[in-house]
Order: sequence, then C-alpha cells, then structure tokens
Amino acid sequence: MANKKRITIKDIANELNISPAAVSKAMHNDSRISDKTKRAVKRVAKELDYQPNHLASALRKGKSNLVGVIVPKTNSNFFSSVIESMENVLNKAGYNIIITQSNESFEKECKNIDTLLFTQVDGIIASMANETVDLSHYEKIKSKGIPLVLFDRGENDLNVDYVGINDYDSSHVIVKHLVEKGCKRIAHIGGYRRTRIFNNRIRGYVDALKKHNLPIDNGLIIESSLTLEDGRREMQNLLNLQNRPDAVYVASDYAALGALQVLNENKINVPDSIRLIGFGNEPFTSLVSPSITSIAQHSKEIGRIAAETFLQHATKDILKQSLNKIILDAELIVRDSSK
Amino acid sequence: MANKKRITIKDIANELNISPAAVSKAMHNDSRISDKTKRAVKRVAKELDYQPNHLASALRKGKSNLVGVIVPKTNSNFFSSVIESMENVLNKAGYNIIITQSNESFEKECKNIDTLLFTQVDGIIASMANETVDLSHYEKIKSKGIPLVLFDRGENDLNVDYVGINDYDSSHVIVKHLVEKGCKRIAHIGGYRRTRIFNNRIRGYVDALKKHNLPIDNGLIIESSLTLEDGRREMQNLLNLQNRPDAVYVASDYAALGALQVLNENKINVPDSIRLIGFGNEPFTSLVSPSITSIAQHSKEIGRIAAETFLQHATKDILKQSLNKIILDAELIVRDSSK
DNA sequence: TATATTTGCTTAATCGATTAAGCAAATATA
DNA sequence: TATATTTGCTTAATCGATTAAGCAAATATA
Repeated sequence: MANKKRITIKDIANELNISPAAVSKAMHNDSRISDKTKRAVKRVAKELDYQPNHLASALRKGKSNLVGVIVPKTNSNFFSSVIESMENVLNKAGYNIIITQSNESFEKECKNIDTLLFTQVDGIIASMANETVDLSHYEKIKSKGIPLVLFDRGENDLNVDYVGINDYDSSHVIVKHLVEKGCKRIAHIGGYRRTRIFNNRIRGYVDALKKHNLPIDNGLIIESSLTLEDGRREMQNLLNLQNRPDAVYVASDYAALGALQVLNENKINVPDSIRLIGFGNEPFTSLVSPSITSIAQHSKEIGRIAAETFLQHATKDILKQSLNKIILDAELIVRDSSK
Repeated sequence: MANKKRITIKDIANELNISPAAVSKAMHNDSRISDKTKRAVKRVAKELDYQPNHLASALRKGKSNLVGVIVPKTNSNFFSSVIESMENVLNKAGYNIIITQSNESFEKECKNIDTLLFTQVDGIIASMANETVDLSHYEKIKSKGIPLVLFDRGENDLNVDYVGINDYDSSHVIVKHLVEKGCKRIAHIGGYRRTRIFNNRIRGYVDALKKHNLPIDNGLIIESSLTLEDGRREMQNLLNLQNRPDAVYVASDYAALGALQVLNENKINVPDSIRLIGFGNEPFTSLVSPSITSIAQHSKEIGRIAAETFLQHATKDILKQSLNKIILDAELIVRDSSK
C-alpha cells in the first residue's frame, strides 16, 4: 500500500534532537523559542512534508475548526452563492465548512444538526427548511454553547444572530412599483406565515396596499410552499377568479416561474394583461421570456456577514457578545414581466 | 456560559464503578461484556446524554469518518442531486461529507484538496473544474493512500475509480435523433477536448455524422467553457455563417439556454428553422420556451455509485481492490426544441 | 477431581499535539 | 559581585476513546 507512515512532530524532534514540545512551539512561533530553532524546525518540517494532525490538535484544543452549514438545498443560486462567500471568509480564518442539505424536510434538518454536533463543529450557520416550525433542535445547539447564526429563513425568537434582507420593505418596494405601473388588483402568492420572512413579506404587502389606498382582498393572498408546482396551481386558481388580478407578486422565483408558465400557456400577455414579480433574483429570471422582475438578495453579502458573525463568537470572549440582527436592504431588479 | 462540561465515558464509568474501557466496549457491543453491563452502560449514557467525542475516536482509530466532495459548483441541479444521493449512502455508513466548490477554478480546486487532506478526510469524491489540466494534485491524494473516486468530469488516465455516463454514445443518440428529424447540417457547441467527457462527446458527434454519411465541417465544431455567455456568443457566430446549421447540439444546458436566447431574439423558429439539443437535463430545460431537448444524466445513480465505490475502498482491504469504471447509459429527453 | 477454556472485566499504553510547570544557562540589574 | 530576570528549552500531563495484554472468577471438559 502506498500509505507511508505519517510524519509527526516527534519525527521532526528526533531529527533535530529537541523535544516534541519545542517543535510544537516553534511551529506556532512561540516567543520563547529561538529564531534559530524555529528556522530549523520549519526547514525539517518542509523537508519531511510534515502535515499537522488536525484531529490531535482539535482534540487537545477542544475545537475542530469546522463550521456546519445547513441550507434547504444547494441547487439555488442564492444558497450556493451564500455558501461560496462564507467559505471565502471562513477559510481565511482557518475554518472549513461542512455543508448539509435539509431538502426542506424538518426531519432531515434535525438529523443534520445531530450529525454536525457529533462531528464537533465549532459553530453552525443555518437557513431553515420550509417545514420547520418546532425550534427545539436549534435550542439544543444553543444549550450546548455552540455559536449559532441564522440567515435568510431564520428570523425568529430564538435570540440568536440573524442575517437577512428586509422582507417587509421589499414588499413595499414591489407594491409601489406595481402601483406606479397602474396596477389596482395585486395578488400575492406567498410562503407560509409561520416562517417569519414570509410573514414579513405578507405584512409588507398588506401595509403597502393600505398605504396606496388599495382594498385588501383575502382571496388574493395565498400561502404555499412556493415550489414551481405551487406557482402553477395558484396562478391557475387566480385565473379562474371572476375578477382576475392585474398583477401577481410571488414570494419566490421558482413559484413565479410556474406562474409565468401558466400565463404563457393561457396566452395571457405579460406584462400587459398581468404583471408578474418574483423574489430572489435567480439567474433564470433573466433567461425566461418574458424575463421576470425580481428582488436581489445580496447573497454574497449575507454569506460574508453570517461568516463574520460566527467568527466574532468564536474569537471574542462570551462576555463581550451582543446579539446581531443584520437586515440588508434588498433591490428590485425590473425586467420585462412588469415593464 | 451555557456550556456544561462534556460527558465522557469516564463519567459513565464512575457512575457504574467500572472502568472506562468496559464502557467503551459495552457501547460497541463487545462480546466479552455481559448483557447486564451493556444495558447498564447504555441506560446511564442516555441518562447523562452522552455524546461520544468524535475527535478522540477518530484520532485513536486513525480515521475521521469524513469524506470530502469537490464539485465545480453546487448550484446546478445535477451536482446538488449527486451530492444528495451520496450523502444518503454515506450517512447510512456512518460517514459525513464535506462539500467544497472549485468554482471551475484550478487554483481553488488545489486549495480544496489541500484543505480536505488537512481535515483528514477518509476519502475524496470529485468532479473536476473546467480549467483543470494538470492532475498532480490528484496524484498527491493517491500517493497518500487516500481513496479517490471521480465522477462526471473526471475520466482520465489517473487510474482511479470513475463513475459517469456514456458521453460517446449520448452523442450518437443525439445525432440519430436529429437526422431522423431531417437535419443535415448539425453544429456542435462543445467543451474543451482536454476534458475527457467533452472529447468523448465530440468524438461521438463526429463518428455519428460519419455513420449517417454526413460531411464533417470543422467550422461547426466549437470548443468553449460552455457557460451561458459562451452559448450566446457561439450561437451568434453560427448565425453569422453563410451556410447556417439546421441543428445545434450543445454539450451543456446552460450554453444551450444561451443559444436559445439568441435564437429567440433573432426570431428564428426553434425547432422549425434550427433544432436545438442541450445536455444535462437541468430543470430549466423544461421551463423555457420552447422547452429544450436534453440528455438525462442519472444524477442520483451517479451519486449512489460513487459513494458505494468509496465505501468499497474504505471497508475492503487493499488487496481485494479492483478498479471500477462505471459508465451509465444516458437518456434523451425529447422536448419542443427538437420536435 | 484436575485441568482447560470461557467470561467479564481491569490495567496500561496509545493516537499526536498542546501546554502548564519547571529548570538551567544566559543576561540584566542593583 | 550578588541577585533578579529572561531565554530557551524539557518534562510530564492532558484532550477522550480505543485496544492489546492480562488476570481472576466462572464454567466446561476430560
């Protein structure tokens, strides 16, 4: 077998006739080790292709330098981009990330948390599954004293750090845009109110309608899981109404895409007959025809801030910590579907 | 701070007045421990909410139960689905996965490999970045005796296990389909030949043309990175030709989407004037208009087989190992763009 | 009944790196 | 010159779990 014996600090110590402890300190630039010894140690380490045993130091130091990340699914541009940005920040600080997918399942999310705790991650950064209502698993993380940062789908009363965009204001921006285009009956295909971000979008939508003196029609407010199929079904339902809406604000690009399909299939002109707005600014929104107006969520920023927030917890001592709730302003990207 | 002292086997041992060694063995159902003791140990473990220290056992046993996964980017349905399927298989076998993205960058891929080796993964499952030509980093993994399994973008001469689809045959299926529809000038927007799978697609395309007695026109064979922008640019170039093609086979759905945009913008009827076929069966292929004919790659299968191949390496002893090269048949999903 | 085997544990070493404590030599200070 | 401090290392314990070796008691076998 190709597997040669692993080089340890002991091998370096033997080579130089010093103690393993001195080698360890030299590698970490301890001030009580002479420059001469440090140089010798580093030279020999290089010569022997020494790779520190991460498990041993993790065990001794009580930290793994791993951060667990939980997302509903990596296959959206939003999440993969958030992750990429987190990775950049955390790698620089010497951390690696373990990415897990909940597939929008509460059960899978619980399993992922157990797995991450078992793997002894130094912290967890998560965005919740659609199904998640019971937060006791997150309480478990907190009770173990492991830093927890939530982002996007995660605002709640857990009293942990959170990074996300201003959903309430986003709805205002969307409604304002549609009103300016002359829309009077704006429907909202939203997520479930139990998830804070979706509740905020609904609240923002309702308040914005009031602000513009438009009537609230509960038949035009729909809660769903926001999958593509949900978008199709709910759009079809809206089309079956006596009094059709003249605009639909969908709280997810995937569902918006489903809605668009139904509109196209029914030869309903978008935007002339019905204006359509999605949420998330997934790349396909600019690719379909007509292209879909959407809200950009600053995924890179969210990832960076979430990672930095974790690092604050990891480095600073407990006493200095304050709760961070960072809400970024979102941006409306206007495309053909609402022009 | 909320962090209570961690429960160790020592605590359980004290509780029961037995040795930590007995506890360890009881937890692992060692045959030399009495049922009575096993039951007692498990009861106390539960009572104290004992969580084994993964780092300690990993250090002692010399394995981390972590598998590193490297993909170009998780935001395609193909890769996220492959990963999901790997995760299922590996979790069941007691492994966790660390997912890393190369973002199609060779440099990032090298970094990821170093990171994974440092984290002491028990194996690496990878699909290469577009940029990757130099394979010395993969040699490094092999030389450390760490199991390596490649999938999709990874067939090569490294002499490691590989799981992928039959790219050569897929091209044959595509060309046959187009010929049956009456196409005579079939262009191919492909990847770079240096990547084996793309070379195989090009070879299959050329051989299939020959088989159907169609002339080979090198002006219709294009190599690119297959991004959406590449698809747009190359489609535009094809439209500028004196003698336009009547069909375009694009080796990636993203590039095919770019091509479709250009065709739509130029009011060229797809499929009547030009037929279009993509590769990968990304969800959006069925969502755009017209929907894009594509090749389904059996992502779940690929993930499952790659994971199982790793497990074979991890469990069986070195002598028994044989090289696996598993090539799955791909499937043509015919949609409007080629009907 | 005498010996062999099995059962059920304990003892002690180990996986590598880290770190508190300590010691001798070198240097600084009074 | 005598004492205090600093420098540069070593020694030994430690992080928890695992496991080889071993031992006494219980049981099986001749």
